[in-house]
Amino acid sequence: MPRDGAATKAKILEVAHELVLEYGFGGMSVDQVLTAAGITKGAFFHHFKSKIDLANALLARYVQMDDQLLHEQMARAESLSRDPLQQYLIFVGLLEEMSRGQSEPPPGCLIASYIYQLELFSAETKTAVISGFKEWERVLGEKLAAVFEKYPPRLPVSAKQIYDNLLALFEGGVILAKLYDKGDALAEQLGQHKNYIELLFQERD
Amino acid sequence: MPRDGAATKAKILEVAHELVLEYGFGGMSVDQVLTAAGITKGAFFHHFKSKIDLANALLARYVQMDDQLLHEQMARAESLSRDPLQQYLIFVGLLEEMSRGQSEPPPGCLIASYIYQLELFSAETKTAVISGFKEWERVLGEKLAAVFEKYPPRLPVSAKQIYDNLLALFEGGVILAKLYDKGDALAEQLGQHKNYIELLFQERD
DNA sequence: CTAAGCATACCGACTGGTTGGTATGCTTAG
DNA sequence: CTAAGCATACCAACCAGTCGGTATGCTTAG
Repeated sequence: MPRDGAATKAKILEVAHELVLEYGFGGMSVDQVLTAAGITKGAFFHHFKSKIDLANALLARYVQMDDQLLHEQMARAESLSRDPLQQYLIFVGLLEEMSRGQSEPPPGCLIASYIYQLELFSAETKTAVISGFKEWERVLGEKLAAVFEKYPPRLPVSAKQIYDNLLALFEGGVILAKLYDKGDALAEQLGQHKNYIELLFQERD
Repeated sequence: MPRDGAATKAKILEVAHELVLEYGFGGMSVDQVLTAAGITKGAFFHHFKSKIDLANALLARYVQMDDQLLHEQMARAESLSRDPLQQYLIFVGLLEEMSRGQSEPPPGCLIASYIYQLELFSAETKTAVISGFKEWERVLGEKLAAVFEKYPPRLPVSAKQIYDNLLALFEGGVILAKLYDKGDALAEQLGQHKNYIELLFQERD
């Protein structure tokens, strides 16, 4: 057994992430993490100075992976069309494609999980939760501003409302996927968002 | 001090409901409930045989209140128009009206909270969580079926997808309201759903 | 009317197990 | 040798739940 601290830490984060989505942070014990990761108390507290420290690390990891997904898929979308509206629709379509038909891993948003147990956390963690989607807001806000400049919406809506619509459908779609135990539920709602955007910016005939 | 067991039980349910939305069920201790309700262990375990029993009672209470809201507002909507599409839009509008500008009590859906800690619960509780929206699905499914019979949608969507869209926007909107600490976020997304429905069933000119 | 009998409502000390966290020392790679 | 990585043993605080007991008020027999 080689001694690779980074691998152990990664393993802890991986299993803890799943456990938080199943039991909630408050309902998950450190001992559960130890068992699932196949390690002992010593190893855990060598890598994390407290359970709260684990919570922060999990959140930071999640936000980072999430932002990476955003940038990757937006870059793909931008290379597939020159029109901002099409880029936005392709971006949402790529997210839809990714989430369709996948039941593994069981879905869940760490930020939503934390939001429903916010009082367990310290002020800094709360702040991190609240600003977890900042990058999405920035990138999609800019993209939608470009859309609005080029196309007039058929109803009076703001870019912020549309971004929030995507975000809400994402969070709600995840909950539906868990409720129905059917990964497609999220993809379906991303599809509805695409429908809405299409209808909203469709030219009148 | 009069002896009113029902009042004590109601008080426990009320404060426990709030605590669950703030700490999560697993992160909330019975002692916290005792303090918040101003009672003692004896009183609590007189009314609930276990903490899990409280979880079930909270869920049953929530679903019942939720169903009542559904029936009340749908009855209002049905008395305000004869057209199924208008009834549906009015219904959503009434929900929007109710949620706008209210920051008290802090928002939250007990079903969403439970879904994010599902493994804490027994099989029966899980079943109750999953079927928590059954009545909404039935009532809105019927209403939307009537809409589809009368109006052709401009895009190929199903009644189930539309009902899920409302549900997802509700759950997502609640999460946004918590994230932004702004009660209007939910109302705004219900407004977007109305927009979507309007555009979807609008006659071509 | 009255008092015995009893059920409901509640109190708070207590218990055994679990919690997050610590102290200490062994192992192993460099 | 050194230090990072990790295991074991342990601790105090807290957890859900129990239990013996008390207070209150309703029912009913005399």
